[in-house]
Amino acid sequence: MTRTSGPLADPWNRPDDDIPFDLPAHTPRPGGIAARARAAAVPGPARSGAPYLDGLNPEQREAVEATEGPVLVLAGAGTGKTRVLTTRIAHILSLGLAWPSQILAVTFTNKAAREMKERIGAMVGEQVEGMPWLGTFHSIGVRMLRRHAELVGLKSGFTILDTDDQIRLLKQLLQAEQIDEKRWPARLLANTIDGWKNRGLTPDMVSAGEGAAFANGRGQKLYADYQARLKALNAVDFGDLLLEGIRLLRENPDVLAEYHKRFRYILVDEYQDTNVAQYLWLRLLAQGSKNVCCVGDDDQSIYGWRGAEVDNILRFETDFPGAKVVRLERNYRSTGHILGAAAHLIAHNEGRLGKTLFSEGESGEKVTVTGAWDSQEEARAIGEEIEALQHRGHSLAQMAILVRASFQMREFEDRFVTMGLNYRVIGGPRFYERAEIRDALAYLRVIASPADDLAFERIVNVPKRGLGDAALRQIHDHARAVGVPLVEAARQLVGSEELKPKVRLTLRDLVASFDRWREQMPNLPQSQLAEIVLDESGYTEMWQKDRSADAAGRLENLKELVRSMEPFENLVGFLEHISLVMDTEGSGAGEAVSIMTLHSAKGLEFDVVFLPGWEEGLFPHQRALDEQGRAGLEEERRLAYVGVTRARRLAKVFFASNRRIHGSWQSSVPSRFLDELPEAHVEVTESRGGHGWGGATSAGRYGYGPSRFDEAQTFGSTYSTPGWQRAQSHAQTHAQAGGASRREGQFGGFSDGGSRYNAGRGGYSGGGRVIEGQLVASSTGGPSRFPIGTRVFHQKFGYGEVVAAEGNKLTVQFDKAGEKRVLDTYVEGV
DNA sequence: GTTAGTCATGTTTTT
DNA sequence: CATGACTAAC
Repeated sequence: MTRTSGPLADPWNRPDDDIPFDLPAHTPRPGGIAARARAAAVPGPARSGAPYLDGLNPEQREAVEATEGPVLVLAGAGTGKTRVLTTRIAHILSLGLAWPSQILAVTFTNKAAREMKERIGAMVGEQVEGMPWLGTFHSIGVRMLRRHAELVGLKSGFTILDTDDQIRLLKQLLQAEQIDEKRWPARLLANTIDGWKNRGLTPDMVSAGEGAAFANGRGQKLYADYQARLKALNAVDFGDLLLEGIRLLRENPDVLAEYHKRFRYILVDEYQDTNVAQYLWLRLLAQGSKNVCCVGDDDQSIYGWRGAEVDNILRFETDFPGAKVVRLERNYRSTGHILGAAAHLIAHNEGRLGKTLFSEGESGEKVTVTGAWDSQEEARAIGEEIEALQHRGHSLAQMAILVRASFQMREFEDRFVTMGLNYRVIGGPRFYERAEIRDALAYLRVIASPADDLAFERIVNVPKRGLGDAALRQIHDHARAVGVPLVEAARQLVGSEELKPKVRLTLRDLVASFDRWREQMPNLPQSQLAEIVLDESGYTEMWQKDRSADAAGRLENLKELVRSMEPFENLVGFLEHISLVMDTEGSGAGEAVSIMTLHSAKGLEFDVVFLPGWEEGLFPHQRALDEQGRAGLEEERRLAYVGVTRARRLAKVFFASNRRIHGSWQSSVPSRFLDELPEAHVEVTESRGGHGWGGATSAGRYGYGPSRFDEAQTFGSTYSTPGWQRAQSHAQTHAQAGGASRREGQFGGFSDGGSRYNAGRGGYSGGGRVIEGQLVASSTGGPSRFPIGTRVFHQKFGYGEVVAAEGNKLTVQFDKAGEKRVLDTYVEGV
């Protein structure tokens, strides 16, 4: 895995950077002061000689030039939102209105921060390096907290727990409280607490009713206990980065005043994604200069489940009196048909500020809707379209498949591997979340901060060294009795007679090893230290001995981890970096189709976008509907809108009539969103091979007229015949009796009369109709790199032996995964 | 304490 | 179906 941006280039990686608080970090540009005076006097249109302003449309320019006072930029999809943000910063800098270090620019994701930095750099050059306050809410939160840690009861070297640590900690608390973990899972508690934190609630602020929601009224106490434990561990979780930041600013007026003085301009990207805590934090800071500019699109708010409040953006004008609102509605990305389809779709939402996107480009091709018999056929159809487009000269890199849920990805991966189509999964399992990486990091954490109990616990017995529950409990008890961290407790126990001889010996070795590694820390580059640690601890060996299919991949990941440590100044710096930047920009190498979730596609664009899985229950997702009701539906619709608007030239929607969920086949109904696409911009096409969608909907689907997707002739399939439909209604009664429950009237009150979706729900679930994928790979000729009998390794399937080769396509008998056909570029010889 | 079974269980999105 | 949690035997 290659990282796209060298961490060295990123000032965020310097945990102890000490940019003077009161002085600009660099010398002023000549003319800066004069420009400043001029700007103060003449706030009107910028003078010529500002090349970065050229090419902005009037609205964009207005947003850029309205530097003073609160500004809300409502930027529809593809209207140049990022451009406005970055140009605005360049503008402020170029007028000398502020030093780079006086601008606070917050984004939501690391990727967005990186991108913004790059683009600003392209405009203003190295001045961007003087912008330490450009980053995500979280990274900026850490930066502030590190400075003033003691004011909120932390020590500056506090550790940041990720979800995994968080849950393990909560598990301990639940056990201590003797709460049944089956009934009240730690995960649920973690979510609950996160929810509170997202809303800016400290334990004492949680209302009695809400606090009672978990474990018969013990939620609030658990939350308080949890916070106490965090403090004791000198640790914070993600939510605390903001919550403690708010507390810091509220309780320390002098600190707040300092930041007010510092931040002359505040810019916020993706404002629609902010939660209450972020809003409060922002508002505190913005009270100083009042020059706050928020950019967002209420139609692209898709993180409500994570606490984002669309209300923040809807309420902006009341929150920041005198705010100027600029609408960007001129779309530069998509064709007319795509835009028209998206606009009509999103118009079904009620709670929105309302924007009308328009473009001056050509109308292009209509959005297509294609039905497939099942998800495999859907994958095959998309694969074929991709190949066809490729032959017509489209680049794979300009195509993307955007799915609702990550389980959908597998079907495509399987299919593409068989086809020999290059693909890239974006945002899949995170590098730093893999067990082996977390284990390795735990070792390093213990070395860097011996008080990191969670890390210690994680690896005391990994690899297995005979220090099991019993031994750990002893260490725990001792630690609690004496009031020291686990490692220290272990050290003391080793000196005593309390442990069993065998245990004592092993533990002594372990403690000694940690001491030794810690001594080496200052003398060795951290990557070398990591290698030594992994080696001497037996961790590497553990995986080398492991014969399971993914062991080799894990070792490879460990190597990659060591490699990725190199650019950092020291171990602490590296650990700091990874606790926040948990993303891995995929290996950008090579032409490949991107596969990703709709969520991770936000902010991206592609020539061609495939949108599979538009079925009721999947998209809109049943859970969103069940748990959030209409708000959930609207968020799902926004997600659909985000999906469609990612496309520049072609948007292709798919749905399957049958999908495998939890291993068994279930029939599905086309998504209501399909009916919400306007006919004028949409073309219904037939899936190749004639296995059209089976018409699981039909009579009875009337809400505002028959569904367009009832038209038999568009599919020319036998499944629309009266006979089939009768069979359908039979099957349906069956399905409902069989417990395929879908609550009646759950959309009651929804103006579209969603109940019609219940009517046509087909119940056909015979598993026999699986259409097996035919292997129609076209050989590229030439002798294979891997003769028959060669042992090979494949990232996904593990080790295996080549049993047949045909051009670049191999048939491999994998040790674990069985026989698969793969492209030779996906395997390596061993 | 470890391991290899079985069993059940749960499945969205993620800074 | 796949992963994880728990149980029973080494």
